[in-house]
Amino acid sequence: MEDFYITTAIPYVNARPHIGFALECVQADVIARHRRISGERVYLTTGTDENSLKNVIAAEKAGMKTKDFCAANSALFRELADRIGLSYDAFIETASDPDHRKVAETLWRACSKSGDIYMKKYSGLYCVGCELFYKESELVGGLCPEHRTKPEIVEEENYFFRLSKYGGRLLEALDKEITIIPDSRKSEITNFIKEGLEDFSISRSIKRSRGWGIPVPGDSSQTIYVWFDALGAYLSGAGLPSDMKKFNSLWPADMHVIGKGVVRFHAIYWPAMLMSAGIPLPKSIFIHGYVTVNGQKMSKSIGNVVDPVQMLEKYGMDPVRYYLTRSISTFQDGDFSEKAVKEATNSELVGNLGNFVNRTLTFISSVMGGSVDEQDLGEGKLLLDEVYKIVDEVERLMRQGQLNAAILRIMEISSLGNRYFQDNEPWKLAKEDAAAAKEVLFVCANLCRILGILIYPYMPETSNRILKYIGEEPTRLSGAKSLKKHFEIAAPNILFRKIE
RNA sequence: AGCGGGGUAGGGUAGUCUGGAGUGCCCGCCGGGCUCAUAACCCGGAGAUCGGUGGUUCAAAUCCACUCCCCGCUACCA
Repeated sequence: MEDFYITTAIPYVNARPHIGFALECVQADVIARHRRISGERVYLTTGTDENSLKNVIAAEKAGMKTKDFCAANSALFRELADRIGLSYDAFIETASDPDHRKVAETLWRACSKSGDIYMKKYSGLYCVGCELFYKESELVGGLCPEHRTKPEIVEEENYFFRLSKYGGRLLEALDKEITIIPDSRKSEITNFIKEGLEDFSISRSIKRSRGWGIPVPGDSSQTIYVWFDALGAYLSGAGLPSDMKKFNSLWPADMHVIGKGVVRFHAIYWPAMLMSAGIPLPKSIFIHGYVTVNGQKMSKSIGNVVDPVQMLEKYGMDPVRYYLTRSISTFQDGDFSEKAVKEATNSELVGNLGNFVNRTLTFISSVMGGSVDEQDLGEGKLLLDEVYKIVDEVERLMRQGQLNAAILRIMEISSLGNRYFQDNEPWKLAKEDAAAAKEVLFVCANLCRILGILIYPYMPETSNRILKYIGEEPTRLSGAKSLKKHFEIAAPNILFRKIE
């Protein structure tokens, strides 16, 4: 059996999770579940990024110890992952996971051994009040945005990673080893590399990091820069270093699912670090867009931050998962609004999918005596052939990561079913031509079964319910194109409730 | 400023690489049908100078040039 190792990014925990991470969870999970029902052995890692100075500051503001603050917020991310149905196998909290700390140290030592880590003086604009370095672009009128004071130029010695050495090898790797999904992002990355890479700082003084984070091996006056340690979570999630058997079967990762804002770290820094450490490179990087809210960028100052857990409570897991994959384009930015969630749920889940399944199963249970058997197929055969083509098309789209296009195609099956049901009027046939009515319902029951299988990655709860109603065994994608010959059906409950 | 992405009916998208009647999908709107089904489903319709200008071509949403608007990244910041 083939292993498929997939990761989400690990968000940092200075605030509550927002709808953007929910999108990432759903996308990664749809891919993971699709692979699972394709017969692959899937392993999914997620977690939280905690060793950041920003967390120290946020904790201070909240009047908490950094450690407690991270643990509390991390629990919120875990809650979101659970509630949205993310089927993860490992959840790495970078501040408290002992394996993770070892991985960060190992990675450091390996890069150091390759001669890629060296000390360099760095000078920057430092605000004494914040105890932070600022970039010129972050200042407001040349002043610290927080304290309204002029920052001073301060010099500090840090460790640097010799990124400049890896430009050529990175370009080669992006050409041969690492698939960037979607393809359009690849040119963005290669252009950046071609412009020339500079070495980057991978440590902070203890003073600047306020003692939070993982100490540099062999130099307790410095802390490992958060990115250098965070990316290692993909390794620790796979079992490094405590379970090498697992690690060797999982690594290299098959796919990192990330947001467009962190492309550089994943597509440039990370592969370079791995090359330096002599570790194989991830096979693909899947890059999604950002979620806007009512057309606006999410921001605390606008006050439009959407709490995904609240949305899940209000609308349910599957409708939220459906909306995030159906209405938000997979690779571009997309908009979230409750109005749109409501419309998509009512017209597509209730009106199209839910209604088709319901009218079919209800009809079989109330008019056909609760069962239907294989029939000689006339026109129904044509419909099934058309649907089988869609099944193939969906599989092709899923393999390409076109999650949005695939769910649209899946929903077409339900539309076709509704039209077929309507055109053939089995409620009339039942009185005039029992065999013809049986054929129609036999076809529709099989369409329900195909739908139940195909929607599994997107809406696992609904999928399980449909398959249970029709007495189908656990989901296997390979069974989607064969007919189930006999159905025993009890009166079903409706799949989706209308949102008023 | 540089690099990248986007601008297609009221909203959202596909189509652009490999030009060929504005062709499709989802929602919304208007009209009709049907009644098995959650006022659901089915059919029909209105609605677009395909951001703008200029060019190549028998033919441009699609190719080329210029231009306007939106978004992201620009490195020690997740």
